Amino acid sequence: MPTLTAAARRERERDSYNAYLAECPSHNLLAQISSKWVTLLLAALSAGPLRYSDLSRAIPSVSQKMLTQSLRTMERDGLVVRTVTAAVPVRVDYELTALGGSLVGLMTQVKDWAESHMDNVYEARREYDSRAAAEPVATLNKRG
Amino acid sequence: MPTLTAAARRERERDSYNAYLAECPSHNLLAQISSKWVTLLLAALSAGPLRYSDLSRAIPSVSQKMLTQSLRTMERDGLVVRTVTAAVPVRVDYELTALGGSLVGLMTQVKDWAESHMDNVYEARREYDSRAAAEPVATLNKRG
DNA sequence: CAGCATCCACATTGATACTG
DNA sequence: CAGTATCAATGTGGATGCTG
Repeated sequence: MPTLTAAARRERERDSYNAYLAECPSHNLLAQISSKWVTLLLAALSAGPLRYSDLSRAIPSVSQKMLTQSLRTMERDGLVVRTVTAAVPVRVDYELTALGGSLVGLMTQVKDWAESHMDNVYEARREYDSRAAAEPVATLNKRG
Repeated sequence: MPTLTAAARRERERDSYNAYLAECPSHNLLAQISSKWVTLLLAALSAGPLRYSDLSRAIPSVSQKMLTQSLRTMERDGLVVRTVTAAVPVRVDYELTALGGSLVGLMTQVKDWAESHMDNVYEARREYDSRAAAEPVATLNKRG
């Protein structure tokens, strides 16, 4: 019976590891800010509050669905505040919280790192790709 | 004919914006490190070189597919080096490069931020959720 | 204006089976 | 041991149409 047990044990290991991952704060944060739209929204709002339509115009590539959805999660996570002004056409403003502001600060760090190291990455890619193209025979891969 | 033109213009705006985004270094990097597996692999390798099977055991939740795939991209981007030792059962080691090491450093920054601010996020969520639960009538949402 | 609901296309990932 | 190849499930995001 050990055959089955081994598989079962692996599965349990995975589950617990996944559970652990789900709780990891830094991992959560990373997932959070790494969303394309969250990043862009934080950047757009860093200059000051904006209306829904302003954001829509500031980031032309976002669909209302993702715009709304992203703003909701950000609001829920305390990164932005949503202010509704009851008028004839309703007016909704979004503004960074202090927490959101500090996240922008972190993203700036990331940005700086990226800009100072991206050359290395690009060159590494070029090298890797040229090596791959010049590959002797190898195990008969795609390009065969 | 302006009706069509407006839509077309929006589309073009999006395309160019998307093209811009695709080139943005910090955005690329963010996408890179925010991959679940890349993060975990960097962390696992930060202590020193490991073999393929070691990594597999260190991160029980990863499938060979994603393990290999992630390692390949990381290798291509110059974050790790792959060393094959021709023996009877082949031996392959993975090791962080200097570039990979500095990325680990960045991730540490992110981790620190996350750990020091995650409480705020969690509390914001609790508040938001309780407010949502106490919602007066609203526009007849899910929980209706 | 600001948003929600629905349907759908596509990319990402996981499970499985096989190989040098 | 260290992968490759393939298929199926899943989720994420986009387009569209409608509302207060």
